[in-house]
Amino acid sequence: MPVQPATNIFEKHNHRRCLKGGMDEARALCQTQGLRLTPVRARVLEILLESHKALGAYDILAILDMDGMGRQPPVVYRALEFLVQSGLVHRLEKLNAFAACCHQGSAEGRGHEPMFLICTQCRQVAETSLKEVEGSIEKCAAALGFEVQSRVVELIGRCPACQGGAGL
Amino acid sequence: MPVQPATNIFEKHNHRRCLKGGMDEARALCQTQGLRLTPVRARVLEILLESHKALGAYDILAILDMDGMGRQPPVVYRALEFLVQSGLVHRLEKLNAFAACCHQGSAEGRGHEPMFLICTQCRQVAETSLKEVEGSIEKCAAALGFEVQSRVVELIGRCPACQGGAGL
DNA sequence: TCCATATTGTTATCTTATAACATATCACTT
DNA sequence: AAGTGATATGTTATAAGATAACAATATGGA
Repeated sequence: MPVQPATNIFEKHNHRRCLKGGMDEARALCQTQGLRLTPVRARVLEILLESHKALGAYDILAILDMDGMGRQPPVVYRALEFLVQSGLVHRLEKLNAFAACCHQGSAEGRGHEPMFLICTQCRQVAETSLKEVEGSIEKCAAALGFEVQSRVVELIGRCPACQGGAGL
Repeated sequence: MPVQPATNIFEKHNHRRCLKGGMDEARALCQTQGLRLTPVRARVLEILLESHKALGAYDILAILDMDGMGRQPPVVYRALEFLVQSGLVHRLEKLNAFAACCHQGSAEGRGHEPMFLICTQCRQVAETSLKEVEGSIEKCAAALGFEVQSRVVELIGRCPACQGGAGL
């Protein structure tokens, strides 16, 4: 699997590669980890990969319903739980929403804990490494004797494309 | 108003001072800003100041109800909105819950954007400055051309007191 | 084929949050 | 003191997000 630099999704990019690459990666991951990428799970991932936007569980469910793949909340929540646990999808706490992981094949692969940059206007979500921030975070935590298990870092603002127009 | 160092709430401390100091500060703030600390607002703040724990809106509402101060969700949500906007209370995105700001009189006063340390076991929430982390955060954002409007930084883990016992 | 396990279908319910509108209170002017 | 506009509260209803529980089915290995 070729290792490529992380895509800056705010720049013009070959989005087909995000979609295809994401699906290929998911299949490969499930293969090696003995996980099952069932039709519903694959479709949910695909829906999320189709844009870099954060989607709510019920938005996804509506699409599944149109596809005839289920209309009850547990259908989508179970698929999302699987995808989040495998690192293929991330949960955005600030939005109560989900976005596909777009770091396939990059140096910061799955299992990483990213920082998110969330555009309030277009809802696009970029993902970047927490590595550079992590040191100072751990230092603060250590100073208080706190044992860090996981981190939520989400920046709310405007992406380059949305900065021109009217403010939100 | 005396400026005192920020309290480490994970250490033994004079909690009465947190409560009294918090209320005094709130009254002073509202005085100078022309805001109204009405009975419901004051009571919600007091409920949150009584511990350093994160409480859900409906937890708070149940207490208000026992006090005979209202039983409908908008009562508590409106009070919380006011308190969050004035910087007296913070919202914890990861928990969909709220905690009183405990930086009264400290150098990093109100209006700051803190980092939160949330204990999964006892639900206590400590607050510390984002100052030291902010630089590296802004750098990442700038590299992507992203305009940051606000930040969510929440560390999930175990506070010193909860580290001894069984893991969660 | 049979079994244990993992997955999906379905119903019901729970938690969190807000819209909308009526009523009351406050703070200021006359 | 009465009027007035803005702010705050009371109340009903409902939206939005999430999960518990159990029945039915599919899957992969013995």
